[in-house]
Amino acid sequence: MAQGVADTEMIRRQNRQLVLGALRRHGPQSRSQVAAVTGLSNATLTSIAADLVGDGILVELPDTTDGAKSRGRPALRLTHDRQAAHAVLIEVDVNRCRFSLIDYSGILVDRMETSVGPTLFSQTPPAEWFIERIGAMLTRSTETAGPIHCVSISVQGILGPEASGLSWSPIAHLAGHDIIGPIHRRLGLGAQLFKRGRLMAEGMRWLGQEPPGGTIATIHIGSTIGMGLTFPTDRPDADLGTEFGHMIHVPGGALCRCGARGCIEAYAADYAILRAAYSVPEHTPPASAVPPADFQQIMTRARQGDRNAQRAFATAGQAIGHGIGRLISLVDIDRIVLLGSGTAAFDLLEPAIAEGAASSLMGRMRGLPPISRVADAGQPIYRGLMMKTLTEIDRTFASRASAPPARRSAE
Amino acid sequence: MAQGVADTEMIRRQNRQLVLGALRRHGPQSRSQVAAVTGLSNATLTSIAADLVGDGILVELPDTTDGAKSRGRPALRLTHDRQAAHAVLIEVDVNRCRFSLIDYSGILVDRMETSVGPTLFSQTPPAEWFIERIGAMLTRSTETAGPIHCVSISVQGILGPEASGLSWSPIAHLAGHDIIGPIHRRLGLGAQLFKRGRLMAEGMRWLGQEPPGGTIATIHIGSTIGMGLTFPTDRPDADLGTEFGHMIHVPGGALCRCGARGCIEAYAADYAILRAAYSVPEHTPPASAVPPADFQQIMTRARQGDRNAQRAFATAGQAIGHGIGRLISLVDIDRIVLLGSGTAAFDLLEPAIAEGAASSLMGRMRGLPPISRVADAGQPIYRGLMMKTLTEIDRTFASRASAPPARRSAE
DNA sequence: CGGATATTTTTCAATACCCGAAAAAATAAT
DNA sequence: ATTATTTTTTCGGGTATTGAAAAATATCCG
Repeated sequence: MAQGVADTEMIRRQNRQLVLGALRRHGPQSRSQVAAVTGLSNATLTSIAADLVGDGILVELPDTTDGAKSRGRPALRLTHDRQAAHAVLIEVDVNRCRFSLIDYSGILVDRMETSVGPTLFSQTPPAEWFIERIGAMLTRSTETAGPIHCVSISVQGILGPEASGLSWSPIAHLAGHDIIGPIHRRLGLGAQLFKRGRLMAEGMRWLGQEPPGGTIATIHIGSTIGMGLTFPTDRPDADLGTEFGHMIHVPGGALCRCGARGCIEAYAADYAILRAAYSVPEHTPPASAVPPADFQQIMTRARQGDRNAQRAFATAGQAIGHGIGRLISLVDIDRIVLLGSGTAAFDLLEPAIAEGAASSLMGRMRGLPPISRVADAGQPIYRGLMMKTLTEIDRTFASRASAPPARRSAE
Repeated sequence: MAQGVADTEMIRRQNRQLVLGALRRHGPQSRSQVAAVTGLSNATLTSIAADLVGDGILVELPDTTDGAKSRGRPALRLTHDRQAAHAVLIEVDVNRCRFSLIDYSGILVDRMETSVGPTLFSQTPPAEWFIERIGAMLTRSTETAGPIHCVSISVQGILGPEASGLSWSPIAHLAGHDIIGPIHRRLGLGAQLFKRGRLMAEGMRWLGQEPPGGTIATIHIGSTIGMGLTFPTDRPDADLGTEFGHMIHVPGGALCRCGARGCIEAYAADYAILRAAYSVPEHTPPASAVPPADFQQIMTRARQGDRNAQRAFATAGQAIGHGIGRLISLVDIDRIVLLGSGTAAFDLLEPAIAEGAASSLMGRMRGLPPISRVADAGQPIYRGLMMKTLTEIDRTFASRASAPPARRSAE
């Protein structure tokens, strides 16, 4: 309840953010349009826009091109000033790492991609390696890029205290190092770790035309199992949807890559399905990576009637279904989005998912939330990382007290 | 992000609520004290307090008794005007129902308690029965009570659409009826259903001296298993911590009162422990109620070394432990509070709880959150219901535009 | 008993913000 | 060139918060 004192400054901050948010969601717009979308008055928009342009946060687009010429004073569309800030996005994955340099409007300025071996981070501490690559990228695109505002890193695993590193990660040797600290000290940049699952969920909000209402669970099925939640209203989300894939499905059950037994992942990740399909004992250490072709083959076999393969998918589906059942026993979910390579096998998984989810009281009473699928998992992750970063910058800019408009010294 | 337009009215609303909240939390205080606690200036407090007193929401306490006489102008303590509003609180339980009439300061004005038989709500629809009892209570305490503001009802089960009724409940025949609608139509009162588990959690925040920070999970162990969450910052909480007790522990496992198989409750509720201790097959329909003496006896036997009894508690502890493990895989929990009759057996449950929780990755990496116990579950529920209701009324009053202070018509 | 001291409240002037309405600006249509 | 139309700005009014000063109201102490 104790939100803190509200004063006139907070009004402006909130309304500035409203304006920046409207432009993020609906693209460049005239002052009138923004006023209509946000509910602010035109007068207020004149004032806020003047501030934001004066502060170098927004610019007026020179082209009046919003299609057909209409009567009346032409609308001057506002948009984010690309030079106002830049950010480095880092997506760390099990086998590759991608660095993206974006400007304040979200346009990609530069990109570097490297494969990540299992020994990389045991030789070089991750922060050092990141710093070096960031440095390389910044020097090579020094002309285009203005000031760098922050570094955002997509990771998998369990965040450590202060979210300055990871206490566990499926990415070899990534855990156990302070990542944020060195970047902050050596580069003087703010940095933040984001859990991949949550970014997927965030990304889904932005990939639809309009962020849909309701609470959405985004579940990634692939070489790992991840989950993220988005809520209809933005909320401090540092504490939700953390490790769905490593929720215990069967106590003492199949061996997971994380070392625990009976995780959902140990039944539903690609390696688990492969293991089950070939009747390898479930306590066998998981394969480190599953070639897509192998997974494809299992799917084909299952569809052709191979019982072992079918059973493997059914088991995976049950694990996911029970996981969903447990999830909806704790959180009211309105919609589920599945993504990742495993969604290619949705037809094989679905019956068991439905059955598993329906076995719990909540599943029976409320029913399984509608499930939709998205093929490419990479896009939501990048989009989520980008939008989280940009809206965070927006928030910073919204709070920044606008410099007084340098009144003429006359009089 | 789109919070809505902020204007000067919102400032006042928020600050009014800040003031009302400070008085709720820290009791009657002088304007200066409230200013210090909230961070508002004294000048603002003069203004806001004048409004609230003028609106009949706050009153100045006549007694200046805050202990030792001190120098200076005596502090006039503000407090909620008891007559500003009243509310009816209803706590429905499996075997009893309690009606409480409270005033705006939270003082109990009247109370009625009735036992609830298993056939009651099959004969009279719950809303009708509530309306009748509410009417009876209001007529009998007509003099003391001012206007009734709302009716708040504590229930167990799964809320239906619009939260106007229950789609499932352990209380016989309570589910399937519209409860809110009739109360609203017939009594002209706003009414709201609250899940008991969530009220417990809310109540715990108010029973400590200071609402402690962090995310707290409150787990009730008794004839049912319930859970609620409270977060460091207030948030729209209609979607969290819903049916922990009916999360599936073992697929296809022990028969639960809800009809499903393998719920946590089917292993950890009193009936489940009894069933297990007497080696009754776990698919046997649960006893409808467990006399406290019987449960006591099982505990005694377990402590004396009875293997069956010990195993029953160990199984219960495992179920709870795995439930906690699954919970912390989805939500970052800082503290766990256990309450209910089952906490008397904490010594018997604890090892298995710890073991169960530690079997998941998150449990191993983050460790089991510290667990504290509270003996009486009734108190947190009542307190939670009361405070939820009163703060809701506060919110209403905070928004209510204060009538202009009736300036003298002179001049 | 009266002045000094201390503490709480109120008053006052300054500042910031939003909004509606009117005015200004800028263009197409006639 | 004039009119119609649409966007943007300007202006006056209303409300909030705040710090500082003033007022109010006690106790303390010689």
